[in-house]
Amino acid sequence: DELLAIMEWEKQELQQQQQLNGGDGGGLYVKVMTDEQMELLRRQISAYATICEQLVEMHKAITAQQDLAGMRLGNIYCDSLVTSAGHKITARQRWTPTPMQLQILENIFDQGTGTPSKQKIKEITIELAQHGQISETNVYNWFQNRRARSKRKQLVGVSNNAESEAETEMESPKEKKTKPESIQTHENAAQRAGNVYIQSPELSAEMHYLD
Amino acid sequence: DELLAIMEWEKQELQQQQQLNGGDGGGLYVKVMTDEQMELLRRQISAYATICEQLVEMHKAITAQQDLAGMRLGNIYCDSLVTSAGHKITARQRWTPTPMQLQILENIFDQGTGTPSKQKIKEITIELAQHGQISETNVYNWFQNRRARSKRKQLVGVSNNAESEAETEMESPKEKKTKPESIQTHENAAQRAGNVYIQSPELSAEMHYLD
DNA sequence: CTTTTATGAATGAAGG
DNA sequence: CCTTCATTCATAAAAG
Repeated sequence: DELLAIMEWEKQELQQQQQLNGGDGGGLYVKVMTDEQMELLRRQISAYATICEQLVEMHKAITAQQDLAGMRLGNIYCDSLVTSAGHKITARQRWTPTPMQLQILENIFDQGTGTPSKQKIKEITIELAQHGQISETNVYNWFQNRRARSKRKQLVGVSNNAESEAETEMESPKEKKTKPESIQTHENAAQRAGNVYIQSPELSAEMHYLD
Repeated sequence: DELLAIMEWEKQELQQQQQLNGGDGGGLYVKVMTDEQMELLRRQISAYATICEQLVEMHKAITAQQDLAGMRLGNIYCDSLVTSAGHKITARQRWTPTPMQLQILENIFDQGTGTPSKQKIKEITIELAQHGQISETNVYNWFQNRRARSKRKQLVGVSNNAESEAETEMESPKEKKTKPESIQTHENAAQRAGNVYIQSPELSAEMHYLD
């Protein structure tokens, strides 16, 4: 199957990608990729975008059919925060940015205008509110933390630049992390890569009636 | 429509990505990325994977509903494959203290000097570095976690009595009788959907007819 | 090999 | 702003 092959390839790419992130040989500021690796990455992401697009189209088509049949299911949505008994059910106590919110925030942050500025916070909050629950405090805190941690990261990078293990190259795609023997290779402190847990409340909302 | 919004965001992602890859000057053999760019990349890829997965789930559920209503769309339906082990996206490696390092850390911790203190962290790191790979961040995190978990253990000891009910958990932010084990295990399914996995077989199967 | 547990790391929020 | 805490996620290690 052609698509299956594509997906397999994507998995490989992802793992490779992680090795790049993970194999931080100490405190370097930069990662180095070959053109070929870059090209693979680009194609991988394009593939994902295409798949997402197709899936969305598919979904829309299907819901349209349901509409025609008068079987629209969207109304069954019910807020998961409240049960019929009236007491709270599992809800996140703390705000978690949705992927879209995060993207927007990062964009703003990268624009260098490191000025949170009371008024700007308000605007940003309004914009982000279109993509999920959020408050001005959340935005404010996010910028505070983002800056502080960005700064700290750089300082850490400086401190241990001298030591350097043999660069963790990634030539053998076949030999993957699943090998227990490779434990020794991850001696390098590699806490650089951030946790990624993406939540899509937008999608979750769509899917609530599925539970 | 929420899905439309998602797609917009995805396009943004792609454009950014191409900016990163972008300036293919032609002669260079390597590209250089900052850690931050790397992190962004990672997030984008994970986000794509998650969205794909969620879209597939959504589609599967909808198709199932249609089945129930006798409206099955024939060729669209794909028997859900036996969930072959989904591959995780995140493959970050993490530091593991050597027995020697652990011993030293525990000793310092038991000395009651609960204040890690920036300078002290440095010293400790230097000392521990003689017994294995380590960074200041590792030491910092270790003390943070050690303290937090030591604290939590004590609180758990107190709450032997009112254990029977499982519903009144989230109400008292102050008292925090947190039963660490049980809380996160009974989270609802929607939240677990935030985990980032690639389930390629399903995706491929569902996508088959789109070609 | 699969499931469970222990724990390193990430991060939203609060305090100063 | 910077530091600290609490909570949560993800994974190495242990248990089955």
